[in-house]
Amino acid sequence: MSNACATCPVRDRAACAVLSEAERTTLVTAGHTRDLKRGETLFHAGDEGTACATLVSGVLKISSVSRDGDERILALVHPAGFVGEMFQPFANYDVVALTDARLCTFSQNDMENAISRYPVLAHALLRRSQEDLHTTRQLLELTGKNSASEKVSSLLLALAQAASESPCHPVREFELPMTRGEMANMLGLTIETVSRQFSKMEKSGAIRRSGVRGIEIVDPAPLRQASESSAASD
Amino acid sequence: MSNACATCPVRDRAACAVLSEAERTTLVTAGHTRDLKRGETLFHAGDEGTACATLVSGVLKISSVSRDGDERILALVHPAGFVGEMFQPFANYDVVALTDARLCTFSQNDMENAISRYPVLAHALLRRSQEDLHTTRQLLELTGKNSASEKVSSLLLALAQAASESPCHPVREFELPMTRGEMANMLGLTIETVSRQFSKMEKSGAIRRSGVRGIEIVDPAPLRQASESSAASD
DNA sequence: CGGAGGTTTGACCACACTCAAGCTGCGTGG
DNA sequence: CCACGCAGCTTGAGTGTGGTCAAACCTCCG
Repeated sequence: MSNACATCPVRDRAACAVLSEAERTTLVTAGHTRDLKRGETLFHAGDEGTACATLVSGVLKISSVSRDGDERILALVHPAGFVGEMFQPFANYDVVALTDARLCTFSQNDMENAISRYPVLAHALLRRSQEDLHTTRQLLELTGKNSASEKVSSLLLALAQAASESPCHPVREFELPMTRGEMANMLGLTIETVSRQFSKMEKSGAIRRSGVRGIEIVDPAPLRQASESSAASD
Repeated sequence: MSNACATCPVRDRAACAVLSEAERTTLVTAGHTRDLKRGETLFHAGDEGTACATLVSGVLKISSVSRDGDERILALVHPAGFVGEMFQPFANYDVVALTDARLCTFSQNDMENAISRYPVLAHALLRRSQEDLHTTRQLLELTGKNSASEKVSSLLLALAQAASESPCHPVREFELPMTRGEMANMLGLTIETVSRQFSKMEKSGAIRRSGVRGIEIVDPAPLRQASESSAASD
């Protein structure tokens, strides 16, 4: 609530970066900072008048559950990402923290007002929405017609990329933000298949595992090759 | 170029519907009406500075081709829909007419200008973009973890819906706008599997086929049931 | 009438799913 | 501090759905 913008790690990349200092301050007085622990839910599918938010740190998942109870992960959200269905009266999806996370939240109303007041903000959100659409399409492409090893390789590279601060090069060693089951749900596979792929990749020397979530990418080449054609989502 | 808006069949549903009569006329002088024959390409992946367009009539597909040459259909576009990656210097996807189609096209520049001049237009496009994101996610959900019969049933119902003018009830009898191969590419199946599903559905009495693209939905119940949980794209 | 693109159908096969058992790592409580 | 328990992970064996390959059939058009 106090002006956290000054030290905000995503101040240059988030949607609000297009606003002037004064405008941003005005906007922030309408919003709240919120902290989530791993596993905590931000929005629940079916909720009425959900808010929206910019992710400051951590990783979120956007998912839906079919009536037979299994979850489908539709997207990941990384810092500077924006979540919230601003024009929907009811939320369509669950949004849950995969890691401890911090966000900057706004009510639908406040956001609508801000959009009307600052056209440049609408512009920025439009741009971001198109990017989200693009990454969703990439995931659609990936899950459509590829083998299990292609899917897992792509996801692994995408996660390595996301774990890195620099936008270009993936980090060599990192912690997976998700369980095997979540990776499976995201890729349209089963837990067992994902697990087997990891074992295979370790046996072939492409990766090394430390603990169950620690990953070191020893040789990216076979992964890149396996992921041919398209990298996984954001 | 002359004011076609007066008789435009999507004048109330397209993005430009939020503009005043005068504003709309101004915008249209920047744009061009364009007619496409079935199979004709609007944008080609990799093209520089592609335009964008509102679809007036017909059906388009948005797709990408992996380097091994097979196409993946990522979305369908129906009348009043908007296509074009306004912020991308190069097009990411192919956009091709599935049926004869008519569009209202604008250059990236003209569109950028219009967005700046008419904030309400940016707002409308943002809304539409979020809807596109939603339908893409529905398709992602569908193709993720469902059986072939669920996929084909869902697509069939979605196409019946789209073929109808009324937003609520699907039409009983219609022409498929796409080939078996295109349906397969969209659902992540093969031509043969799609074909087998159609045969099965006809044998069970749920549908009747006339010619190869004519479909009559005799009994929607088993289709709805098979499509459990989520309907296919737009 | 002939050809081509698209569709249907069949036989076979493989990849990923299912079911089942055992293991690892971690947190809790005695 | 160790024992226990539980959630998540790994590994194996067997099965089934949808893919592959191949041939025949429509149907539309020149």
